[in-house]
Amino acid sequence: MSEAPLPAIRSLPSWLLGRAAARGRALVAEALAEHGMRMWHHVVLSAVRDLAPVAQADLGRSVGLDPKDLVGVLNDLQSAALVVRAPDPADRRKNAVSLTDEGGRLLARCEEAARAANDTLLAPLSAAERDQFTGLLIRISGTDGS
Amino acid sequence: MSEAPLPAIRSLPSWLLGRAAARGRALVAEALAEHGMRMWHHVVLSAVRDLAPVAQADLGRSVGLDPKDLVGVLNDLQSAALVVRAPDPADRRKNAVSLTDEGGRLLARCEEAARAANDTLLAPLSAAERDQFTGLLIRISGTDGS
DNA sequence: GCGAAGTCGTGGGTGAGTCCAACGATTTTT
DNA sequence: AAAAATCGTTGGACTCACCCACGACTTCGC
Repeated sequence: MSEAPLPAIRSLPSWLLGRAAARGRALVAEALAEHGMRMWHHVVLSAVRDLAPVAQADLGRSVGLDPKDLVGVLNDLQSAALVVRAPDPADRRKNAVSLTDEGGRLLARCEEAARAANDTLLAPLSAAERDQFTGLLIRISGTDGS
Repeated sequence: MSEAPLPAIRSLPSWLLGRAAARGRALVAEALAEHGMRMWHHVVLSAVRDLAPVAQADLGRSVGLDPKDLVGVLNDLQSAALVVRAPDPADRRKNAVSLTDEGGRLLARCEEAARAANDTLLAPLSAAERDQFTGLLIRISGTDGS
């Protein structure tokens, strides 16, 4: 009693991509939830570490997040003492966002959790296939560094 | 003038998958919009063709769509004279959904549009790489035809 | 026959996620 | 000094997916 005879739409890369992305998102979200974090919290926290003291606007642009939503994420992160917002003395419009020690430690745990989730996601593939797949994915996602 | 040196998160398959899926979804949605269709409309229309006269509940289960949302989609499709809902004589609880000639013609055009959008999505890849990528994707998405 | 239980189609409502418009405060430009 | 631009923030609109409840109908048990 197999399912429907594989409708045409489900073999389209766009459909498969959606399914695989949903699976990956669910796995990562679940892994991060164990540390009380959500997707954007992790992304923003990671970007804060990489970009040192950074203004919110630059932060939002670099991760592709709406400034509106960034406010909420930073409020949560600051409430948890993971980041600090200090007024920039050079430009008092800006809020210089920095990472706290606690934020760095939690970020490390989250990165490990995200890495494990990705391993689960790619479990059906061999090591060589994973590299291959990631390479193809980079070219398709439009996230090349050019 | 490249971006930041590729923060760690953006090289994770889950992130790339999300980006690629978003790109694919946008391309397909744009292609379908030119025919006045949206994602689920296309999916449902295709499923109706494959499953012949089918009850709405079965239809919803086979495409993984909430019955509630299916009502709206079918209303739109019926308003456009693409499908017809006829009461099933054998079980008058059911609405036997069937495809009209007009629905079949539009579906063909939508499938062509979706195929073209997928070609655009996979444009950076060679033909061999596309097959390879699709194969890997099937194993990851968990949508194997078993 | 006749009522209880289950299914089908439909409506309403909730919650998360994304995006756009606008405002006060502050800086830069003219 | 006046005008334009930028920053952080707030509000609201919109989509999408999920769950609950109701009437209509069929099937099962008496």
